[in-house]
Amino acid sequence: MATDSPAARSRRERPAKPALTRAGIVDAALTILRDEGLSKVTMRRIAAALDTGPASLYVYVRNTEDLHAQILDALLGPVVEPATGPGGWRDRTRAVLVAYRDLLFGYPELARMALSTQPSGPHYLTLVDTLLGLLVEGGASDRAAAWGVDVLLLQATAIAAEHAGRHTSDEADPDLVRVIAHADPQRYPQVARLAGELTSGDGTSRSAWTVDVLLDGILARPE
Amino acid sequence: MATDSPAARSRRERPAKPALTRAGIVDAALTILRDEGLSKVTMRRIAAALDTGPASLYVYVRNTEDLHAQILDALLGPVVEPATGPGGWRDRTRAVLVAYRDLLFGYPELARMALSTQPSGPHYLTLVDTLLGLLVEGGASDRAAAWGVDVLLLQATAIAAEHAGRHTSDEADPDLVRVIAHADPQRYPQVARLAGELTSGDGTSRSAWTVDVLLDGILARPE
DNA sequence: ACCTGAACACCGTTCAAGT
DNA sequence: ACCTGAACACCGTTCAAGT
Repeated sequence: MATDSPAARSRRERPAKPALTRAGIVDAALTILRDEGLSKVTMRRIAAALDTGPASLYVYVRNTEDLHAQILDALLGPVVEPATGPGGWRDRTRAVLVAYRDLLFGYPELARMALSTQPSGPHYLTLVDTLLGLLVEGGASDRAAAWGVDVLLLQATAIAAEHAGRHTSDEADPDLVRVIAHADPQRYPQVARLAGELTSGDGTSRSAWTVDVLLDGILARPE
Repeated sequence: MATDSPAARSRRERPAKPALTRAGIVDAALTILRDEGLSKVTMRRIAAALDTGPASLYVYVRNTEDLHAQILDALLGPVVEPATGPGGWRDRTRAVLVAYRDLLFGYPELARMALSTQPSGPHYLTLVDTLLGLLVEGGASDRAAAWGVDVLLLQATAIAAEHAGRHTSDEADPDLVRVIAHADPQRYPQVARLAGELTSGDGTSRSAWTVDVLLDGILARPE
């Protein structure tokens, strides 16, 4: 029996073929991101998932950078939720930054992208607005709050970006640990002496240490 | 006259054909980096410059990541020079960090790379050793010096990485400035109120501000 | 051991031609 | 206006075959 039209067959095999819209494209991209990582979120791969050719996407998306920016902002929604939770401004600030960092840890390749493409979507603006409010509540000057939010977000993004290619563990890079452990005490006296401290601590305690360094420094700035 | 062997002709046309060694490959890569940017530093492009095929490079270089790490360390040599200059520890620390940041500003794509591939070459170790010495001289605890060096270098690297794709100017991203200027005061009250501060300052003054925030924070950490 | 041609399995983007 | 096939100009890496 050859009564099936190609369209009917396609409908049965892909019952939920997403619409070819900007939102549909971002949705398809998010699915591929979750399943296969950012390196597979390519124009050609998305087009294949949407059952079309790569050229079709350019009606809705300017280029790959534009697409990646859309993806990040779509994921950024829940990050500000801890800001309305319990605790003082400092605890809530820490919680928002941890949520942001944890999101990027889940998609470390997005963190690298966020460094090269300045985010400016609605969810990102909400995140900036929330952190500004928290720093001002904590007593920061307007300038310290404005510049400080930048530094705090950059630090969190960079830490996540660092873990993009590497090990999934929370420990220090084993390659670096080896190099530090074998550093020549003549050439690198401080590295040799402080080898233990240099590789001490897990990601969580170092992150917490860094956030406290930054918050104290920001609040201490004179107007 | 067809007395020229291909080898003789090639010798005349490319009198300084670099040797096919690890160092020769890195040299060729550095030339392409300076002239055409990191995106053109590809296995195929380097192979062409060395008058061979891409497969030949794999005798000396494990993969692209390995090659990029070699390139960065080769550039890192002069960065520590300000450490032996005049001034107190804080001035010299600032000068080393500025030299490191300026190098990466010149090759911002290398900064992005340094985030995904932890550097561990001899010049990088010298840089770490130097900064450790300076922080200890400034009175930091062993732990604060060790963890602090990491944060200082990460911050400088991230700032440089941010400027990779974007504008070459020292000002804020014009796209972001526009978005902030038009932010809805109902949805984003803090962003609207602090729009001026958010986009104030050039890269240099923000960097200096950030380094001071970090140095003060690092020195203030309890043991 | 070192070097290479050719192939494999991909990319982003453009554009003329269709609907 | 939207969509597409086909092409252009590339990638990294592998591998069998040569020297």
